[in-house]
Amino acid sequence: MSPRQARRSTAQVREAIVREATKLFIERGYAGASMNELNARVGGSKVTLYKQFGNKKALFSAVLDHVLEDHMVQLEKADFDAVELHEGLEAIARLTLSTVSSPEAIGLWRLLYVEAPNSPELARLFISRGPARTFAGVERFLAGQVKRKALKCRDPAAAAEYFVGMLLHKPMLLRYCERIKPLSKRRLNEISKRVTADFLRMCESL
Amino acid sequence: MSPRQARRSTAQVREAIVREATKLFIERGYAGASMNELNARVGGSKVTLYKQFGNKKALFSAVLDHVLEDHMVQLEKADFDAVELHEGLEAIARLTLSTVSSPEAIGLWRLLYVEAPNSPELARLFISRGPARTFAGVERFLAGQVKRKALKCRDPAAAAEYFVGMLLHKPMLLRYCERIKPLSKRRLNEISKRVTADFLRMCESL
DNA sequence: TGTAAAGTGTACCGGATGGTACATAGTGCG
DNA sequence: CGCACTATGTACCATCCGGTACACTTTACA
Repeated sequence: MSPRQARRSTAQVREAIVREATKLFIERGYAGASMNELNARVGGSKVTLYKQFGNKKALFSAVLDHVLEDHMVQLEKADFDAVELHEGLEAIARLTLSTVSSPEAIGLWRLLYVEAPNSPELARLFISRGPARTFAGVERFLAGQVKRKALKCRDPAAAAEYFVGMLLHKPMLLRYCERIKPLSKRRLNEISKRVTADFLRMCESL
Repeated sequence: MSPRQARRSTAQVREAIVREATKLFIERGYAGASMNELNARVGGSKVTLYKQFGNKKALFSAVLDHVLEDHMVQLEKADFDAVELHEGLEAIARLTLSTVSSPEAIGLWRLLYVEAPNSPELARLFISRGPARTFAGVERFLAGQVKRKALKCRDPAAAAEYFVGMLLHKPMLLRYCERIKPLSKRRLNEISKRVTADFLRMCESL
């Protein structure tokens, strides 16, 4: 009948909602995530929830906007150009593989796969903010190394595509479909090292 | 009040249900597919539906069993060992890429991505019946070519993994997340040709 | 201090969902 | 034929869904 809890500011509420909604969407998928349960987890009133976001779809979009932001930043701010070829590429591999293996990323991919047919614009946003930047980053790095004659490679764009494919395809398959624990740092390092070495050896002929 | 339609045999009914359920699940995902709508599409009685499959989850599993069967058969029955290296690998590439691009495959992957967290056993089944066989097939082919000295390659398993990654990673990304029309045969051929050629050139150094 | 805006709590809506009861009608087999 | 089986049609259940109405309370700010 009467509000028993202390009030939270609008910003606090919004943040709490987005945070909890992210977890819930990732846990249950879009259709499986119930606004009632979200409200129960966030606390407060369902009215607030709807005042802030309007409806479920808008909330989903807000979640996407929020989560996408953080992930690629470190990849782009890192100054890989300054370092040596092998070491730099290996670092990129580690970063990419670890990003893609994170629970958040997995949840997002899963979400996108589900929602893409209904919301192509969200899917396009996701690709351009995520994977496309990965490809571009690798290509930029490789092109830089070619320019400084550390690498011979006629087509850095294709090479980048191949590298990412060699690195991610199977691990993503296993990690996303099987219910496997996150890659240990040890294993992650191993894979990155192996693929980088193999790729560079192979790349000479490309 | 009274049954107006002609009766169908149990087998016919089961088949019709599975067929329609497959389409519906692919269209709408697991949660989005409604048993009521399925019943409406199949015709007949909801009671029959539940008599045959028990509940929604069991029906889903039946659908999976049924659809998985057809896809890999042609890959395995093809006798790639008999043909020349470049030509054979290119054929495998075409077949794999086209399989993976088919609407059915896409629907299944999407489905699996969604259901994997709730049903790890389904996910494991899917992987072992699908992608794992692709990897194994490529590896077998490469190993055969190594044995007949048509190819130098120290680690056919790794090479197979790399080849599939190079071939599928980006196309699948685009095709699954964006809402893109199926690859034209022309484009499909192009990609297969390019990747196969690049891979073989690179593979010499592996 | 007063007023507008926003958070809280609760009760509720229409509708869709997965699943069932029950009565009816064809079918296969002895 | 007669009997067991099973598909059909329909009506229905409890539950949960996304979303809203309403009354109340706390804050921000003029």
